[in-house]
Amino acid sequence: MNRLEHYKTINPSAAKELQQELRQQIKLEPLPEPPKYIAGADISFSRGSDLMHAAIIVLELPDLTPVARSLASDETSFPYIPGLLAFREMPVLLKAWNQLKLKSDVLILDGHGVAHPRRMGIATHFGIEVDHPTIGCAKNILTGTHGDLGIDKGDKAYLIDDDEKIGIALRSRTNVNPIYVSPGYRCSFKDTYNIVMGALTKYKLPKTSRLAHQWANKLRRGEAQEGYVEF
DNA sequence: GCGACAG
DNA sequence: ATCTTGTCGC
Repeated sequence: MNRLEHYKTINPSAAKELQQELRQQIKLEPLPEPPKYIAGADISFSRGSDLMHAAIIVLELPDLTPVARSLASDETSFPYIPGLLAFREMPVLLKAWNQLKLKSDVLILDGHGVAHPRRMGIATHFGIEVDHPTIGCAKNILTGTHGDLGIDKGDKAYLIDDDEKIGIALRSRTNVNPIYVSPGYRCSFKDTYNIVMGALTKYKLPKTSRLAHQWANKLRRGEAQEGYVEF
């Protein structure tokens, strides 16, 4: 049984053990060079359905111009359990990733990176799985606390858990609640902040997340087809 | 035991 | 995440 199939049959208890093992492989280092391409990944599904729809969209820097997309659908067999999101969404994400021809320099996923009870959020887990730089971008905190941060776009406060820096509460838009970003794999905190800042436009979420969300929804509603396309 | 809890 | 319309505030 390969690793992907393992994720579909694993139980919550074993999933936690696997996270503790994979934790040893976490590497948070600066990107080798300034990124030219960044990508965003997101999932969409209908209430009560196990059919998951994934979208990965690639943008070119510094203008954030869309250059490619990969859409894929797949059945999930793992329920949503806080802390074990990767086991539910990884299979369909890997399917979309594998058919992606133009791999970006870094991938931003919806959810956390190391800002996780065992430092193994979906962005970290996915990064280790495909050995590619990743960043986690979440709308809510899973674990950790942070102090006050200014109200202006770009203001930040570190997310702390058990006296450890695990992420950044980031004001992505003036006067709007912060988003929570954290390194996933092979990416530093500084790169995480700079890359997400560079992906922000006039909205709360980075353009990568917004477009991936839109395309995943189009796929779910039958307004787009599975497959890889370059613009 | 109680409350918290990515998507 | 998804189900859903209008509405309050910067």
